[in-house]
Amino acid sequence: MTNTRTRILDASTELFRRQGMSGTGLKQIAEVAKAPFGSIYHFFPGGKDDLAGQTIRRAGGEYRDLVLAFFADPDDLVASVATAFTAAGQVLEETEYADACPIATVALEVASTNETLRVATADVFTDWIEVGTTYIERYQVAPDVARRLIIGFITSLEGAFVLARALRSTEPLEAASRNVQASVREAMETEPPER
Amino acid sequence: MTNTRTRILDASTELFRRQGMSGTGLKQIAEVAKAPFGSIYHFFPGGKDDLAGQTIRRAGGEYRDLVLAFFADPDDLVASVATAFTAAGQVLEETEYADACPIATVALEVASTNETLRVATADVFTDWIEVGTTYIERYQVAPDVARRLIIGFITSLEGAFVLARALRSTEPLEAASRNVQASVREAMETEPPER
DNA sequence: GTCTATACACGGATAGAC
DNA sequence: GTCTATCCGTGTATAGAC
Repeated sequence: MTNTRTRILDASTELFRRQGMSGTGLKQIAEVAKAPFGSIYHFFPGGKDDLAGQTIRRAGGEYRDLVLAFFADPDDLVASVATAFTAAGQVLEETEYADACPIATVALEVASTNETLRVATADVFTDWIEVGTTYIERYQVAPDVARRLIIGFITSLEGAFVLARALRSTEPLEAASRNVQASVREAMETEPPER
Repeated sequence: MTNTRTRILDASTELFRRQGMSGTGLKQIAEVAKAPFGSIYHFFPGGKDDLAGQTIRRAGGEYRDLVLAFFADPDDLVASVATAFTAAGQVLEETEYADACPIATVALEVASTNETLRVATADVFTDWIEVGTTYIERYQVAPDVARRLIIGFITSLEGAFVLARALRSTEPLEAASRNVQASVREAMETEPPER
């Protein structure tokens, strides 16, 4: 049995991912975590926002490792992209379209309502972009192009999750995958004119 | 002064877009709408879910018209895409990154928690895709390619909104725009091999 | 059709026994 | 450090006067 603090974070991560933050009560988190209600305030004295901030940062870090693992060996970037999207689709199908990005729902909820939590989500995305850029550079891509490609990859994945979860279909993931692949191919050949 | 029912829907649309559905109370909606609380149940007897369903469908229809207007004259598809993303970025900057897609936050919130509302969001996205496909076809694109391109466009836009709102930057919109443009260019030349 | 008052459950938060 | 009881505000929903 893991410790109480970890179980609470596991529970909040899962519930935030499926229901969002304002749709999830602290009592429900305690219940799912099999932890006494008071433990939440013992480990997270700042209450719900405190817990949410740590949930965002921890889940964000783990999800980054999960996704960027597909770019581990710098062989064929187009193939890496395709594999990443296919894997994401498989997870969605296996979890009845519940397990997509763990912070996207919360990110949209807090973007205009809670500045400290908005910054927490921004820090996560910034981290993904910065670390992701170094990964893409290893495929022999210039830094600014690598940055643009990883941002395009993340945005495509996030957007595809929105449509896929609503439609209960992996078709958006396939279309998004194609977009990113095309962008990579184009960048690999020669940079197209600025628009 | 518009009628009460319309003001209520206007208020719920704006609040859902910025705070999500579970983060918005009916009392707050009545307040913003300058409507008596009881009017909500007068016009939406099914309560919050009733109001949410109608909010999703109305806002979804309006936003479709707003976005697809950029594909009105079938000239240069790449240019149309670029203009659409640029315009979306301007709206974000003008509204302090609040006015993005009016249904995305709600879509993620209800995807795994409320089946009837999930279907409402799915109906909206399906409508965007179907109508959008007919728009893209007018650029001399085969139906299946047109469908893939409009899905790729919508997913890129939605994903870029997630990152842009969190980061308070339009950089994700630019990267997403490039992805879609590359995909369009590639489709216009000759179809690349299946992946 | 407009508006107020209120019932009842659930939300976050806290106190304090053990 | 664990766990329960409880406070108080807010949330949804309803009743009913006007």
